[in-house]
Parts: sequence; structure tokens; C-alpha cells
Amino acid sequence: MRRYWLMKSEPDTFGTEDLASRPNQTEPWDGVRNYQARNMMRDAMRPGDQVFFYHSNCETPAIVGIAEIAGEARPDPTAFDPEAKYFDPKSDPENPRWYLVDVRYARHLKRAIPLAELKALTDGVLADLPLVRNGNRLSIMPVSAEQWEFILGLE
DNA sequence: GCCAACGTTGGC
DNA sequence: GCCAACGTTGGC
Repeated sequence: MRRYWLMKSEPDTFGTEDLASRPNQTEPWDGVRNYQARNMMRDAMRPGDQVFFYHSNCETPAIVGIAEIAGEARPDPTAFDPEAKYFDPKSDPENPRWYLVDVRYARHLKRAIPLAELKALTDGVLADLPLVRNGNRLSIMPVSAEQWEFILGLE
């Protein structure tokens, strides 16, 4: 059964346009330093899984595109690099603490679907979507098949 | 820029 | 193992 996800990114740092212009339109999703998010990448994501690409911390937070998981999870090399922003001396190459997946651009949505719009629709299938809950900070979250179809229906 | 919510750290 | 302090996320 196909799995669905939502991944946040700050458009000022790395937006859909950046993903679409990468070689192979693919980017290693490095720098995740949250255990819940790590566990989802490492233990639950599979190549081919579909991803809502979400723009956070910007003027109009919104789901803006679709991407897909392009490979199996692998250790995040930036955790081992003392020069890297997300270097973690406690991540041992023999027993990596942090993982990443490769994310490939699929398409833009026909229109961006703003968070504010989703928050107005939380009576039904979106009730359990962490994105619309107050104070949510998860940068990677699961989306059910029902939620996926519902949101695509707003496109 | 403010601040609420949350995760992590570290003292005890 | 508790919990206060701290840092970060991210909407507004």
C-alpha cells in the first residue's frame, strides 16, 4: 500500500523551485535532527511514496507541490562533517544517529493550498493531520490516503 | 518581531 | 526519573 507524507521546507532556504532545478530534480533531505522525523524517514518511508511539499515560515504557508521518495533511507553525511551546520559529534559513522531520504520533484500543485484554508476544514478527515494543529513543529508527518485525496480535491 | 508550543538538556 | 531552563520552530 502506497504511503503519503508531508514535508516542510522554508522557501527562502529551499523551495519547490529549488527542488525542481536540482540535478535529477532530486535533493538529499539532510539536516533533520528530530527523532520522530528521523524514525519516519528511516523506518517507514519507501521509494515511490508520495509527498506534499509544504512551504513553512513564510508569508503564506501552504502546500505547493508534490514530490516523491527517490530512495531508501541512508545515514545523513552532514552529521559527520565538523564543517557542516548540522554536525553532530554524537553521531558515529559506525552507528549513525541521523538519516535522510532523497526527495524527487514531481509537480507543482495547480494552486497553492494555504494552511489557513486547511485549518478551516478540520472538522472531517483533516482532524488528525498534525499540520493543522496548534503549535505543531513536526517537519515530516504522515498523511493518510483519505487526507491525501481530500487535499488533492482542493487543488 | 512576538510569542506559544514543543523537544532537548542537564542538575539533582 | 523529574522537571526547570533553554533553544528552536513557525504562525501570525
